[in-house]
Amino acid sequence: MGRGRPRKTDPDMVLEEAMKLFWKQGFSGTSMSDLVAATGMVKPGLYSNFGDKEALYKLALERYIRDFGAAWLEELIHSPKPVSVCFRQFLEAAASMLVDKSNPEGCFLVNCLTEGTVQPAEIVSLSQTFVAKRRTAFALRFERAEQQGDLLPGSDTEALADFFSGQILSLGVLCRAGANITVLHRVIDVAMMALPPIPTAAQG
Amino acid sequence: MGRGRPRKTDPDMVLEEAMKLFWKQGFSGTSMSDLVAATGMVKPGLYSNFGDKEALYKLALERYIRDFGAAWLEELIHSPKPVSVCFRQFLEAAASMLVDKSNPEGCFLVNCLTEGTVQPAEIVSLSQTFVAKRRTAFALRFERAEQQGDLLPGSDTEALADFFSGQILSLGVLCRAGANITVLHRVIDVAMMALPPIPTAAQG
DNA sequence: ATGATTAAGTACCAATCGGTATTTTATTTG
DNA sequence: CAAATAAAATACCGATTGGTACTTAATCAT
Repeated sequence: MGRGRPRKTDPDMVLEEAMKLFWKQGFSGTSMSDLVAATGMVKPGLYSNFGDKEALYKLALERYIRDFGAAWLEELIHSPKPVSVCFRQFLEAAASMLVDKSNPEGCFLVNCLTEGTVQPAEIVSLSQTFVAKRRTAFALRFERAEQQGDLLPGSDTEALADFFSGQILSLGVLCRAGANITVLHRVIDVAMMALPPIPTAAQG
Repeated sequence: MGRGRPRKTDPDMVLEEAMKLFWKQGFSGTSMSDLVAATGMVKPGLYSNFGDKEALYKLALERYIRDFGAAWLEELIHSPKPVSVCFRQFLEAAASMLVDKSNPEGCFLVNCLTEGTVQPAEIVSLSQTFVAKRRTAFALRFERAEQQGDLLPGSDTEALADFFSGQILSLGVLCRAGANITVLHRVIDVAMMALPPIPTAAQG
């Protein structure tokens, strides 16, 4: 296939490893030398394949959002299940991913949001944009639920969207605070009180 | 008073400024030169007054916990007000602090938890310890409420403690995600559904 | 005034930072 | 086999990192 010297390392694997390292250590906490050691790709290789450190970080975050965020969102939006079931499953899927030992602890997106003014501004706005997009998707789902009689009458769909947006972010922090899956499940149980069952047609 | 050359800068003020810079930029994102520029204290002065960078960071975090965490906790624990009022006030006090423009955006504690494995291990455990202590205080408060008939019978006090522990952490992340005080208030409104009003003596 | 004391200020250290120019090595094509 | 190609590998760049030795300046006690 390719004409020159064959690659020692697959760039896709390199990006995967880079993502995990940034996820674990943050932007300013991860040096190019760290990335060389973790990926097995030599430094000029990283630059020729991905650009500079900032570009690589951005690619890593985009990959994270694609792999761990966007897919579930599609399902939540279009699922015919009751809205309370949808959100419970959404939160529980997030929880089990966050404590999965094959990934770094916590949520890369949360880390990006909290790392501070040092990291590239584009990263912060990329993170904020995704959080906002997810929140909007939540709001649309709640509006649909309201129209379908799947939500307690008088519910504030915007407030619910904000709440669940915060709820999923909180799981990522709790995880780094030392919470295990049991704790996360308890948190989700309480959070679901925000979506109480619909009273059926008046009784007695 | 002191015998030698008078200080140019009050070490307490220096620590205050250092805290705000670490709060804004994180540990690995803040260099000693940044600290010199922000505090006005010359570099050898920082070392002789506070020790190395790690020691200064630890002092900054302890100060943050003392000033922005521990005091409110005492009040929540001993307040005679209804438990739902206590927690609403607690969350709202946190929210207004988090968006206060005279402080860096977000929560220093959350930032410490999410910065990653690069920062000193002692900092992570210090943060985790405080979060655990706060959670325990919440649990005790809920137990007291239960004994006083101030909580819905059958409530899981441990789960409620975990939930509110996560809730206050989520405010810090939401803040960095771009949420304003209005959004935070909406989140709190929904979160308070976890503490529904106690039904008074059976009617009809 | 003269030491003693204490902090400010300057200059510097080796190590590491992000980033690049250049050379070497392995492959495909002719 | 030789030219062309493309990636690996080495070596290096100036700047910045955390940290320190040393000098200068300003105060108090004698």
